[in-house]
Amino acid sequence: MWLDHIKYHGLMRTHQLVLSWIEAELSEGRLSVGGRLPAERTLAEQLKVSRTSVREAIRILEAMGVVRAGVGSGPDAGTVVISDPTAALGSALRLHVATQHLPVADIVETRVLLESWAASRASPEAPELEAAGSLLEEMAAVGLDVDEFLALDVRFHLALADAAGNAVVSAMMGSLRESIQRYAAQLTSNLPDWEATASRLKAEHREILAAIRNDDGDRAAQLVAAHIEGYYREAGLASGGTVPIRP
Amino acid sequence: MWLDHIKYHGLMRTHQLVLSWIEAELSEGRLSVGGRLPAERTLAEQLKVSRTSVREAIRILEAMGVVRAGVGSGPDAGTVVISDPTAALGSALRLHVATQHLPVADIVETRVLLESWAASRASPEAPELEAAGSLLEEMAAVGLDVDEFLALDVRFHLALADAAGNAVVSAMMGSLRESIQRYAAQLTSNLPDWEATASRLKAEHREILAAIRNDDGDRAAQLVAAHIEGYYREAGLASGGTVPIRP
DNA sequence: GGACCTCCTGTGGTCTAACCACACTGTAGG
DNA sequence: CCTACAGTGTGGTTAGACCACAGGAGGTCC
Repeated sequence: MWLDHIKYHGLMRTHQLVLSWIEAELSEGRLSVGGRLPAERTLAEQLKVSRTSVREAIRILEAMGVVRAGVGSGPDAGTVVISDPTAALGSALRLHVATQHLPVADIVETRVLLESWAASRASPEAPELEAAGSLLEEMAAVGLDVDEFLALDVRFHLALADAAGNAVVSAMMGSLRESIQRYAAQLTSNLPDWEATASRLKAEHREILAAIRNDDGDRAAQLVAAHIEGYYREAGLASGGTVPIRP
Repeated sequence: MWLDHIKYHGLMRTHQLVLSWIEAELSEGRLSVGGRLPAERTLAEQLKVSRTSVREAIRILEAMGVVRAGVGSGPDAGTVVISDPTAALGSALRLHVATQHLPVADIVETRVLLESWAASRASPEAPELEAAGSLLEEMAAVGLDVDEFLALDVRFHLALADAAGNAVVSAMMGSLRESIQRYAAQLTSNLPDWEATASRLKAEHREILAAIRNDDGDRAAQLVAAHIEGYYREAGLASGGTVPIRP
């Protein structure tokens, strides 16, 4: 049946054969989100490979955010297909940042690009804006520490990105944010006056949201770009870039 | 030493411990691109884990484009650190497209966004433009079949993306392109007259390159967007989107 | 009858130990 | 001097065993 023509896999390592099989099952629709892979031992027997190779393939899929493995029995057990592109892109970017082959400045620049676009494309009626508004109210509370504030900030920006309705852009935004999260947290220690910065950020957030709700995408994009670049500039990241859209 | 505080890894699977160790080595600069990981057996002994777990971690890093494993001995043997973000992002996106949770239309839209930006940001003096020019000459040759043409087309667009000098955007562009490559090839069969389309594409390529060389980023961005969207529209992909930059 | 407890089953997680194919390295032989 | 070949270290693969976990099917006790 399925993959006899790859049986002579002189060029293919065994776990890649398993990956091909699973990817084919996904493409053909025999497996879809929410579905379960056969048990590791079963799959190994079916594909005539060792359980080790099956496990290596599953590890990769797990790292890619395509499956989730759970022990025990019941609904959360077994290897079930999910879809979390952000996880995959995020850890990949984070690792490559660690190798220092992806400059943080490039990531920030890309973030500005994606977020500006999302802001200009977001529909004023997008339901995600409700969530964004609630987040702003939470951020207005007094007594938030830096980490709590930043966590809400991340969710606010992701909500705006989601409002544009492009799954790829949303996933990339999330992954960019994840990959530099640790970095961004460190930057706050460079700020001369956190309270002042936080107030300014909150005001800018409100302006951005208002612009989107007012269907003024161009202004929203400008505000977002200035918002992000201003923050990194204040925190001391030498931003080589300029405003990406409508300079 | 390195990670004794994670020794009680009740929450952490063994291969993740190995991943953490390697990521830390990368972050601290003790490992960098071109360097080699300890041999699998050695690493297993050092970290007090089984070789199986070490191998699972290495499989993940390999899938992420962070290392390359080679058998035998000599310069190409062993597990050596590389940096190929495109591979990781590409296979991740491809898999998620297979799960049908990433609409192809969103990928195309994102591609337009990234490429337009790259075209508007590309420096007229960028050395990548030389390569792009050479590719155009190759594409002008007669007797190219569809696949050869598309392969050159991919390289041309990637060269333009590289000319913007943002590693993250370049990697994302490459991965987007890879994830829908099969799809794009299928689309050509929808075209009423391939020769006519190819001629038009070549002419548009020349216009784009000329605009960049003439330091007219805005025009280059417009041309790129029209170029890509025109192709997919002609090939029958319902593009829900409009021009992203300067509509 | 109902609540509880125990064993059973199937899942992924980990480990050990062995073998293979490969590519270079050094040496012995021509 | 060159060739042929055994040696060595690498990742690739496999088999088999054991563990922890979580639910389900029974039983047992009140």
